Amino acid sequence: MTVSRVLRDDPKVLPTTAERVRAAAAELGYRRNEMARSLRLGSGTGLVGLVVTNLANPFYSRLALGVDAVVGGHGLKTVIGNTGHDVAAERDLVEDLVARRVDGIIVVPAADDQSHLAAAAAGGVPVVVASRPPNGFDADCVLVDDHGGAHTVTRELLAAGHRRIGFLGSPATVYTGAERLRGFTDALAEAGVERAPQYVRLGQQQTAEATGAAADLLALPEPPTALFCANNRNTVGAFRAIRAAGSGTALAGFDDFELADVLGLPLTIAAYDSDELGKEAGRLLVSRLGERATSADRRAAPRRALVPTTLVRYGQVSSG
Amino acid sequence: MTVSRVLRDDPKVLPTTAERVRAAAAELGYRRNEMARSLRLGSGTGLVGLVVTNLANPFYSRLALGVDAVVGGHGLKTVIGNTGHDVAAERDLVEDLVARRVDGIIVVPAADDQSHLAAAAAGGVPVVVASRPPNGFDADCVLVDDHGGAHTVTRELLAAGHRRIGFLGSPATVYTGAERLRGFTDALAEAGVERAPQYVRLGQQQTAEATGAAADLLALPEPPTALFCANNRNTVGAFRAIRAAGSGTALAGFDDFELADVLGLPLTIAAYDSDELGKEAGRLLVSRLGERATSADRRAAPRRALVPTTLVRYGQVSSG
DNA sequence: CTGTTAGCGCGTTCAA
DNA sequence: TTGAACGCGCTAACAG
Repeated sequence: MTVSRVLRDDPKVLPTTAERVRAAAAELGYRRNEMARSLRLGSGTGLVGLVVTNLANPFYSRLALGVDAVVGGHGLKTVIGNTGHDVAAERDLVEDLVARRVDGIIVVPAADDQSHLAAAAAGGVPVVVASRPPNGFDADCVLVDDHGGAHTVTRELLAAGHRRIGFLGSPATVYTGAERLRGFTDALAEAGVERAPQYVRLGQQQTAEATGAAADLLALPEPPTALFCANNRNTVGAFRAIRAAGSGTALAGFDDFELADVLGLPLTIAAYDSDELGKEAGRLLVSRLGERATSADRRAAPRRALVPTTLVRYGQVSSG
Repeated sequence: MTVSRVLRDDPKVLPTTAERVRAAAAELGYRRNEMARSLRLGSGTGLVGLVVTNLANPFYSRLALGVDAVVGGHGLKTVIGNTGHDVAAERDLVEDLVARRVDGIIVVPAADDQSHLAAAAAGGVPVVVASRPPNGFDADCVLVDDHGGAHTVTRELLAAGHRRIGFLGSPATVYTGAERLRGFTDALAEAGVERAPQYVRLGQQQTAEATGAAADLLALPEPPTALFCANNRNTVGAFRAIRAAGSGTALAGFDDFELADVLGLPLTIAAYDSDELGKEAGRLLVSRLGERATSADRRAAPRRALVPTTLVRYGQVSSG
């Protein structure tokens, strides 16, 4: 039909006819089927898949906004999937996105098993891994400076005189958690301080669990004079424990959060911009899509981006 | 081809052949194209569009999870779009979703102009409006008990003896803001208290602006002894102002938020579950899709769901 | 049980 | 400038 030309702004059509078509389309509420269009064109669907573990966490929703802002600027739309930390859900989600012929996928893997991502990447779908490195296959990825941030914050505590420092973090199997623990440990080692195993608690994911773990540390015969929390769930939980104990324990953490400044406690935070993390992931993906469009030669080497952390001080670190 | 039957689990195929097909598919990483499939079948795309104003707000991300949980249980996937309170963006987003042939749309309108929603609904796409009522057309919708929640909280303040109560809220053009102001005003009227115009500040959307507005009220010759904030942005902002002024002003608000319990201030909140709001919206949409599938007779009357609020007390309301 | 025909809505190519 | 034919990947209906 001629309508196809009109809706595609093909100049080879009489203005008179074009106007008549537009009028009729408006009258009937006609819209061309973008799905059929992409099918015929062989071009992508204009869809980008984004898979995260927990959208309710502002960290991930801001990441999603960052992704959407960048890919949206390139005429792409974002399909968000939530896994709830469930690997099986993540696998289904990724396979479904591939079956829907998304142009690319950005994913924050829920666990070490990334075989479905490897399969998708092998199938020719551009994959960008965010917040953790790809495991078992090559892909672009964007990471936070987990080690550096934890290292800097820990040095801050050491400089304030603390020697007995507790650590609350994610399970060791989570990349970010492991890296932050490594940064913490390295800083201690550089200061000649030994890491005491009884001061390290890993695995608590919710604030309630974190409160319990922190309370345990504070109840030790020789309690830590400061706590370093590897994520904001633990920081909030530890805050409650310190407050309940009425102790003067100093607090430091990873990930900023609202109202951190009014807790009435010395608090040092390694903050970073999750929006920027998403934007960078989007940029990597868009760039990859671009090179795919131009030349079909062997793909460039995987790129790796690093999002820096900033040191934020609320109150002052009391000396221990 | 026979592969079509195999991948669709059509029993009319030899197990031998089926297995051979599956093996080849696995080898080649073949996946059937779901887009082409839905095109041929004429059935929907299995996609649900969700349009919100600000995904970075945990309120909306939880709403999104609620929607996804419900529609996901029915084999549907959620495409999330963010408008940033921009009506033009909302219009583009909705039109694009319609062009992509989503099976239905759930939207939190950014403003009163919902003509694009009316167009979509008229075009036969099921629309569910969340958090605000539809304007200018008929559609299912799910609302929060804005009036009731504000009314209850205000009565709480009145019962504690407060008579000079300030109000910080959204612009009057936002439905939720208007309803909450109405609940506030009605409660005052029932107690025989006159609403003082100088105690009402509308329009501040960010915490910083809210802090300024609250500071203004506290600086009045006869300052309010309590503040009612119609959303959590204003509550957080007002908290900072009260804290800075060192006044004993009581605080009450709409929307719960993390750390509300540790602010060291009497705080009463009308809380509600935005996850449930999303779930209910999802249920309305799924139900609408179901009836569309069964009979094509004239559509049922628009349904309207109401999500209740719960009163939460942090600390105690000091008497004024 | 398997292959063939036809067509979902669109765009490209080639004639008219 | 417009229309007819063909095919994108898939499947319902009918052969074989």
